[in-house]
Amino acid sequence: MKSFFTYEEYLEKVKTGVVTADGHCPVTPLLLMIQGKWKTQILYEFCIHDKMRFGELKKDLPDITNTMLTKTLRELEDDGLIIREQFNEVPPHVEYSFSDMGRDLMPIYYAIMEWGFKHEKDVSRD
Amino acid sequence: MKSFFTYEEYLEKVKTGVVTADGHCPVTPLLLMIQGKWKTQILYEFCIHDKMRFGELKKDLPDITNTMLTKTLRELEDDGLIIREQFNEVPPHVEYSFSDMGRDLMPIYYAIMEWGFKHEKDVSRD
DNA sequence: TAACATAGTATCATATTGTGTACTATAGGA
DNA sequence: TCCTATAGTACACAATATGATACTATGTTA
Repeated sequence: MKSFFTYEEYLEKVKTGVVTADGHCPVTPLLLMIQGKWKTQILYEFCIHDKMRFGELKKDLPDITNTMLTKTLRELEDDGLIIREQFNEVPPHVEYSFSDMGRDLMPIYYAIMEWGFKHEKDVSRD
Repeated sequence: MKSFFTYEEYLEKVKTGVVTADGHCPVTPLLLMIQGKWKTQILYEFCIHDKMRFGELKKDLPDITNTMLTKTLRELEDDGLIIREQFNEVPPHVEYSFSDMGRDLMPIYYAIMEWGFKHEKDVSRD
């Protein structure tokens, strides 16, 4: 993955006001998208599996309700992170998968995992 | 930053059940820590500034209330991401800064920024 | 004595999220 | 005709997160 800016360049832009914390922040939009009880768990499923059906997701996340699974999938779709494909066969079914934009989240998950493994011992939450 | 596992190794562990999505997930604990309206905005401040006082944070985040600033700082402190140092001078003041664990979030922010810059045009949220 | 600067608390109200339960729609097969 | 499998929807309620407003505590300086 090629970066458009180095981190140092980015900080320079912040200091000089070209990128402001309250203006076009490159961090906030995504963090809004992945906010919510089930968002990251569902996205994580797409890191592991290529395509997932509604029922498969329910099986992997046994505690999620229909309501929340539907709502979360719709939001992820509206934000452009996943794609919904409907197959009008018998019985009809639906397949969800990462969009290109969603797949680009994987380096972020990877960075989070590195952090997670490094600080496993120090973390009180689970 | 050196990684303990490659992403491929990690996926292998998931497949073989050594790391399970519902067991010790290396992603979820952190995502719980940075969940909430103000968390990432405050952590972002510590990416840019070494030490911050209560009042300085309030000035940079004009819309945050005392209640939420206090609550969020306490949670970040309890989770071990930031450190609170109290100075009993006149007038007494307090300095907040990243812990080592908190500073290690910067590569994650960097990964998110890369995503943000790459998909700036495709993102409807702001 | 009262005002200033620091960093908060306390209390209640509102807004946002999440849950539980029951229900819908489709078409083929027993 | 009713059961199966798919993938949901509808609606009321509960829980959690956030906001608004006013107040506290400390020692120094005017």
